[in-house]
Amino acid sequence: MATMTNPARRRLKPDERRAAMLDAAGDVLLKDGIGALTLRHLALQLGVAPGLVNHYFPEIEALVAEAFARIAEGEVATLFAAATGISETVAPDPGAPDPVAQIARLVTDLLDPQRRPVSLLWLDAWQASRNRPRLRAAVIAAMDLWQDRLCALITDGGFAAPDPAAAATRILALIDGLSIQAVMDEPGVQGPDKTGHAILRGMVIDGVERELGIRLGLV
Amino acid sequence: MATMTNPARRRLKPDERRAAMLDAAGDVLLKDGIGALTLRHLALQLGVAPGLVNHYFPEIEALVAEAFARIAEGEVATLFAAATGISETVAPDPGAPDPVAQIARLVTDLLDPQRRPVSLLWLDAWQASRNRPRLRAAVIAAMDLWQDRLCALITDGGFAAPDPAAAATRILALIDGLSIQAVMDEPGVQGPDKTGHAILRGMVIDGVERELGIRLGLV
DNA sequence: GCGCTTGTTGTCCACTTGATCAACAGGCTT
DNA sequence: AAGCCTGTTGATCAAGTGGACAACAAGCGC
Repeated sequence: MATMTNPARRRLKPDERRAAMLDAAGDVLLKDGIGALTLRHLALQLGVAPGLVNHYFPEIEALVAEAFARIAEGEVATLFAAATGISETVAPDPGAPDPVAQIARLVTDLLDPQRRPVSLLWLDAWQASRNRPRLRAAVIAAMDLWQDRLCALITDGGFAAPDPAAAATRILALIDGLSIQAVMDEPGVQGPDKTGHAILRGMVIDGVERELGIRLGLV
Repeated sequence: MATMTNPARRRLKPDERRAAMLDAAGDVLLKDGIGALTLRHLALQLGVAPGLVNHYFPEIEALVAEAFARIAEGEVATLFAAATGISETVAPDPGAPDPVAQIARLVTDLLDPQRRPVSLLWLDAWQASRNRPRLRAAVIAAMDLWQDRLCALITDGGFAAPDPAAAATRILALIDGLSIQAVMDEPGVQGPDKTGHAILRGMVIDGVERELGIRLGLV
């Protein structure tokens, strides 16, 4: 529904069209992966001629990189906003949950099964960025963003982590690694689903608690 | 040139040719990734007509899956043999290195920068297996193999891990996640190389020690 | 209202992929 | 040494890719 074939092929302003393309590209990325983000596929989704995509994005790679960056940065913003409380107020009032609750919320949201498409996209991006410099730059930037934000959360929280940056890196690595296992285990309905959601969740929680020297109040 | 008639274009027996193809396919996988394992590329490497590859592997996917399985299983066998085999350290009893040394050796080998191509292949395989059932099966089997072997090592070692299986999963996830960061950070010469080999190594060691309640004698 | 800028179209190109197949020839059997 | 089984060839197919292009037309300024 984000991109229904436009029966009335309007003539949009450049930035409108460009934005529409980025939106559609994001949908394609999350739904079908980087490999499916082709000129014709995107044009079809937009109800538009293939050449038009090329007109706005002379190089497909730029489109991929930009669409990925959009999704990744949006995710970071959303998740950290939810964890730290929507208000950006500097005052430590009711608006600011206690540090442990912030971490707990962040971990909970990160492990939400609905985030699965994003995990798949990350996996896709890591691999595809091998041969695509612009995408690689976007991926590295997004990873650094995650690292910085989480590190700040840990530092500000005053946890008993000797090296907040290293703790953040390890936590993210743990989540990434376990997400891969979850991704691999899921769609194949064969097997006992060894790394089901609950177990995966428990593992991340254990790791985080061990890393930060706290007890998250999570089940 | 393209098919410079192999000076020695011998006529091999079916199983010889098949084995040669799997070997060459493995080389391609480690050197250029799954995406480079095409009929023509492989045929060129072998000095053989493209159709011949298709003759032995009617579906390319089967070739990919089999070549990957070969590499992955070979790696597991090699690394665990080195870890549990005749001790190269100062362990007094030749036949059985002490458990901590086994883990230390395994971790050391796993973090060897020379293993980088294998990390890239794994990353590639995780992503590519999304649309390739046979490769997916091989990947899952290899992951299970890693899990089982490491879990056995932990269990037999009698470490203070409440849940050996979970500990193994978390350790592998940590290594995978950190390997991804290493892979992403390396080739781009920009930046201060935040997750350089030494730092990465330290993080894995810390994580393993925390997971198993031991001190590896590693620097 | 007309005219022109420019968003948009649809087709075309060169290239790569996996796969097929008749024809060729290597080398073991007789 | 002859003959045949079969490993091997190389041309060819259809599909799909990113990219380039002249021509069309929508909508704004005059």
